[in-house]
Amino acid sequence: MGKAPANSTLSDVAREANVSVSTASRALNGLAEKYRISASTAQLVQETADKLGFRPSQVARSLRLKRTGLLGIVVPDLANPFFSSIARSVTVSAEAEGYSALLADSGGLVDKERQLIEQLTDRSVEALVVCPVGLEFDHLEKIHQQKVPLVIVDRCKSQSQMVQVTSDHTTGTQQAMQLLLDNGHRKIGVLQGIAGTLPCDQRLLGMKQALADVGVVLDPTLVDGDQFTYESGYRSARNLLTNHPSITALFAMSTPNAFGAYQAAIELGRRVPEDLSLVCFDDVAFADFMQVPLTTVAQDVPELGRRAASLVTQQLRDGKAPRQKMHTIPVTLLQRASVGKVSSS
Amino acid sequence: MGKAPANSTLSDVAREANVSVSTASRALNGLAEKYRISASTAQLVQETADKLGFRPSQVARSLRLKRTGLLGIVVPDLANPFFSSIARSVTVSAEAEGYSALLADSGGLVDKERQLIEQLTDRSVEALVVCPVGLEFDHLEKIHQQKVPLVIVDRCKSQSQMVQVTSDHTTGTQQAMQLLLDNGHRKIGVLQGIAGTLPCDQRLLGMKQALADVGVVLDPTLVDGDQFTYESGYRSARNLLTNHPSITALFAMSTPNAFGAYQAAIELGRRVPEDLSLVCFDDVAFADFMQVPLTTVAQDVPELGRRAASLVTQQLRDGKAPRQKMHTIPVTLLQRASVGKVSSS
DNA sequence: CTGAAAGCGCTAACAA
DNA sequence: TTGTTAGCGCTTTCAG
Repeated sequence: MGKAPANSTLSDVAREANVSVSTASRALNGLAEKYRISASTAQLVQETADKLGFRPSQVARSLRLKRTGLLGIVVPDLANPFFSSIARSVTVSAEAEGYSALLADSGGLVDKERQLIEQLTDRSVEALVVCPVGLEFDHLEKIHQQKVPLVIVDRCKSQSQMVQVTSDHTTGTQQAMQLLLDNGHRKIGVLQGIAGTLPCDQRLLGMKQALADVGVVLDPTLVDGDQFTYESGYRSARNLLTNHPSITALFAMSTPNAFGAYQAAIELGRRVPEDLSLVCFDDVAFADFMQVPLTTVAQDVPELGRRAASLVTQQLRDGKAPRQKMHTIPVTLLQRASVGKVSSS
Repeated sequence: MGKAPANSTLSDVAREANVSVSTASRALNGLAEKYRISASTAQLVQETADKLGFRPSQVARSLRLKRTGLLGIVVPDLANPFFSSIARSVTVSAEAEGYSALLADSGGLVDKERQLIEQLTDRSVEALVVCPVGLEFDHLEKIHQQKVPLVIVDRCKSQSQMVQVTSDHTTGTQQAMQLLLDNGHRKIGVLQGIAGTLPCDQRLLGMKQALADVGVVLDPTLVDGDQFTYESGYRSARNLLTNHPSITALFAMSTPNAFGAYQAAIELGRRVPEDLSLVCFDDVAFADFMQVPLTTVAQDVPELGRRAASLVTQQLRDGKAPRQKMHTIPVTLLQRASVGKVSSS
């Protein structure tokens, strides 16, 4: 006892057991049968390995086998529950398949994202799951062409052959709009996240369609915001409510956006839902305990993660990309208290 | 265009540039000066490397240099904002120091944790940050003795020479208790997390001390719960409130615990804070928008992460453990609306 | 049934 | 100023 067991190598084991490294390797890799190694030798090797606390170097193994057992994950913000939940799903199921997860946080910066992905591929990850910033995809298309299994989550690219999974933004938004329309709302402000990303675009699209059905065209000046953050929500809500006091409802594209909007509404003396209705895309934890429980279009975050995970592990096993490229996960309209009828006054 | 550039190796570059691999290696590693490689050769090598899209194999590099540039992180639940926030801090600053983060989720299982740590060391991580399950530390002490830089976060081990960082649970709890005592509360129930973990123990201790100061001894039957989850909070609150109806305040050890308690209180017809006060350790996001904004002992989660990150990167640079082993991060009592005076009826 | 030897891609003595 | 060579620790032909 007491000595820190200096990591012993396979050749240490071999020497100690008086066998060759090849025999040691085979015995320890369960190939005793196949190579008809005598039971006694096999056991001797095993025992000396245990005695020396031998742990094979995965680095050496990776080099030799050209298999690292590494999976790369990139998200824009690990502190955001949406992304950490996805990261978790992928990490856990990668783990279950014998892979380890290399995780990187791009901070929402495309350049950083590009750089991180490069680093990950330099480390020979066998597959990648990325929640991209969502405005540029060249680097991702490149990975895809290099035949590295890749799954894009959330901010997808339309018209691409990459494997992607995201929520059904269009339908979800249409449901939310229908609810607002049914409650008499016609002048609806939009607090958008990063314009140009697919979730943003599709939600805007869903909105336009729902509005068109009742003969309303979406006024572009009613759309504001540029981030999925609290601050962006707060700012754009203030803008909209100030410049267009007749707005009766706000559609927020993220939970933080919605909270920012709520704060702005309070400051401007608007009660929710009496004076202003509020709906938000992406559910909020413990919504029932809110002052005004938010009506939301809840994304099935666990399912997004599971799907991404299963798509990537499947590719790892099969070695080929799945038939279906775009995977759209259903969302659910959760009616709570933040939507009210438009006052007939 | 069009061809997938089959990963070229250093010897490919060397051959293409008509130099030896060593020259190529040196030129590409910025050692041209040192080895007095002619500017023309150096440039030629660089150009051919670019032309071939050469990317050095980090696996081979790791094996040769015995430096992987890998940092391991283990948390019990990445979907929990507390841990994902810490994971983020560590990941980002590891990244800034040129390291990549291998992240693993133990699911709160000690055996899994043990196994994951083994996997990570097999991959030759150069340092480890772990948020342990917190009940067993043998495997962590072993790592520590093997001189692998290791930082424990949150559920620390008392009386250990390992480098650890956690909140000031005792003082925080005392502050919370003082507030409750000042409001006339004497019969206070505790919804605890995983009993036996340092956060739990120290909070209980802080509570005992605060109570002792006013001549009250903590009734052990007023302590219930076994997880930091919503369900545990709900269950134990129901138990306590049912078996001890005269309880006037509840101290929850986590945000989910607190929400569970709140739900239980509502179901049992107790209004917060009129009929029941509620304090919780660990802050809740957007607390101001809650029905009853929770009074909390807010942990400085970003600082926990930053400290862990800086402790680990520092060890990576210095090669030796810091003088100070236990790092205690101050907490802040945030008085909101969930604590009221005990009714004199 | 077991061993010798090549080699994964890279770096760093040691030579020239 | 550049090249030759050994070797990091492992697996796997190929030879007995």
